[in-house]
Amino acid sequence: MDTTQRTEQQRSADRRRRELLEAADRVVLRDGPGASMNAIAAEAGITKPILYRHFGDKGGLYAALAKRHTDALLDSLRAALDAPAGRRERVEATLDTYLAAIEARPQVYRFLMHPAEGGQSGDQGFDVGKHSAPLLRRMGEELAQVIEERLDLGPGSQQLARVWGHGIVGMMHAAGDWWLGERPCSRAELVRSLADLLWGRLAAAGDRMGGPGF
Amino acid sequence: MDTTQRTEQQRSADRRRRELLEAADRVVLRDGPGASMNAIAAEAGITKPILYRHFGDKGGLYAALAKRHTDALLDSLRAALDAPAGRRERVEATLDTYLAAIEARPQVYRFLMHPAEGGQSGDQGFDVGKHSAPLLRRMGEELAQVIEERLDLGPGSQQLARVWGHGIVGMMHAAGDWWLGERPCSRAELVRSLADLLWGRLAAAGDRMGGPGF
DNA sequence: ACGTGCATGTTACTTGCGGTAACCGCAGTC
DNA sequence: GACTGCGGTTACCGCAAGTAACATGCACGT
Repeated sequence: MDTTQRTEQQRSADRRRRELLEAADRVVLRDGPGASMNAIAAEAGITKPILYRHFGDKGGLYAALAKRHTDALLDSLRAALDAPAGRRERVEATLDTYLAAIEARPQVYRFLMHPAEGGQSGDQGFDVGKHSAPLLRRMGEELAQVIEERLDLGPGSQQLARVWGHGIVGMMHAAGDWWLGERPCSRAELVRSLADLLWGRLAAAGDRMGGPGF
Repeated sequence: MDTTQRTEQQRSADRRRRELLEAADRVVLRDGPGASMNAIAAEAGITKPILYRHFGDKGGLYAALAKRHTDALLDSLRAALDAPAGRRERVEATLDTYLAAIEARPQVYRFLMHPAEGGQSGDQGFDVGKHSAPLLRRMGEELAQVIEERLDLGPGSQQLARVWGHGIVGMMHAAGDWWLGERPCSRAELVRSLADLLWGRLAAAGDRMGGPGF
């Protein structure tokens, strides 16, 4: 009785929460990050305090919102990363999956990469680390795990894998961000260029003038 | 007369501007980004409207502030990049210079990486590209230029160099950000790991289990 | 049947920010 | 001595985050 009651209410609350999140999604995707709580509440057909009851503060709402998209993106990345294929193919597939995602829905991308939005309240003490978007951190950690369990890197492999995980993710992110803004080439070309970089072409390339002494 | 007067006033204005910038610097380094204009004005011993007269709006002030630090960092990076040494040494020196800088003054780093702060006004139309911090873009472009004029990359070298420039900068940034937050290893180890990544160790590493078929 | 919780929703407020308008006082000039 | 330009101020506007206090409806115990 008591339990069924509780679950019933919980269910209703969860449904409501999901509805609110979808409304928030629509607004954020339309108005960009920095959409006001009032606007979101209006889109959901209610008023501000309800949002605050459900999500605590704006950060909470945004975190919940980001989690949905982040989880979805990470799922597709995992699929590409785990495909039964050679290493180079898997790397290219993963890069392409990420780039296709940010290309298809740039507003979502922009929202996810935003560190903390306004952040004027509660930002005290400015945690100097962890300034990056949570998405980047999570992608880095997941990639690190895959690298470490798939590759034989000798001693210190765990630390190396983590450095590489975050490094590669950062490379992908920065290149993707730049590419999305300037569109200097096709997605396939970008994927190929990045894979080439990871495959050591930087070290293998010849000097343009004189010997390596200069 | 008129000109000397003008220059006199200009000089005074420039000196004032520099003083204001230094005060702003102190506040931002103390309170983190999101420091209020009121606080900055108070630190400078004046009031808000003067700041607005000098810098237009908060974005202007922050841009001026960021430019100083960005220029300084880019100068030292250029020095490391242009040192008379082998390619690997130059890469390691550059990585180390960047990491040393963010390690020495993490607050400056955090400030510089902040895309647009509040950005609630004038952020309309959300430019989907160019979301990155200007510092990252500038570093990427500079590195691209160095790569392109130093390395022989065959056809399409310019585009390849730009992709690599932004990609490498992103790698450095993300790894540095993560490292700064968790401090999982020494700076030298991090530099070495990243250089190894760029030198193709990812491609060269052996599989951990079974053949490449799985 | 009837009050009692309790979740849901509202209006109306406070605080603090970015940004601006309008006013002050003091140099120098004619 | 009135006039103008410049550094400076107070006092305000608009707006967004967040909160307090009040209303409403629906299931329950007795």
